[in-house]
Amino acid sequence: MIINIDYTKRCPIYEQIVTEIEREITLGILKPNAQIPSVRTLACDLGINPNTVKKAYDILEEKGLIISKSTKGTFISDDISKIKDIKITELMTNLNDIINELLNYGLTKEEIIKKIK
Amino acid sequence: MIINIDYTKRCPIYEQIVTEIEREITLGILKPNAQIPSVRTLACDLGINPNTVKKAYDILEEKGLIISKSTKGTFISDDISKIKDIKITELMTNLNDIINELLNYGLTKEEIIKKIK
DNA sequence: ATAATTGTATTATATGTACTAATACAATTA
DNA sequence: TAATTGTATTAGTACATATAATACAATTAT
Repeated sequence: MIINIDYTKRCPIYEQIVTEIEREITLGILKPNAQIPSVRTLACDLGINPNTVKKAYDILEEKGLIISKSTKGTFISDDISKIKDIKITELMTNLNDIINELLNYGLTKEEIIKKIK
Repeated sequence: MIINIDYTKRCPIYEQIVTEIEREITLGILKPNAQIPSVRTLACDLGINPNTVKKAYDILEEKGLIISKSTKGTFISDDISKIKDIKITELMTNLNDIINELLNYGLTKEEIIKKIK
């Protein structure tokens, strides 16, 4: 698993890890029950501290997206059905906000749609 | 000038002030050469420290959007022509990113446009 | 003339978040 | 037996943010 950490972002590393793994799950890159790198391995690959990876994994487990098994490893949950809808809803909300702001600036719906194409 | 500070946001207070004043300028609410509240007044109104307002004003002055005159007050710049285009370009970039992500999730261009309407 | 207001500036302090460092333990696997 | 796993703890560092408490000079209002 290769995650590009962007140190210039305000977004903390552990959150970038969460977002990327969520993304790979929803896009089907990471499949249910698949094993993901151990805390130490990923930390080493990314050149960061294991605690930082552990924090990301804790959040993902809290969300029900991964399951950590002692001495076994960490795995994608077997039920990831909800996450995709949640993600799309999030994106649609952001889309809405931006479009409303563009409308405030005087652009018309047609102009926006034209630029999307 | 009423600015709603959202303390739950990751975005710092001074940046929320910058964003809101930029917004009011581009939307024509704050007009060129208009006087805006003093550092102390705004700080008092918002219930925050004057230094925080000062920081926001410094950034806005650095951007050329406001001008601070010693012992006189702080005023909107007389030339604010560029800022609107900059803001719209920013929004269009964000719009693009979100749409690309939605396309990744399997939505079609037509579905997205339909939801916009 | 006096008091209040303006922008400006400085120093010190507090706080929260992020991240790292250095370990340690128990259980499983090679 | 050695290596790997998740888990956990404690301590420390670094940074950004925000506040507190002042101070100064110039202008404005009373």
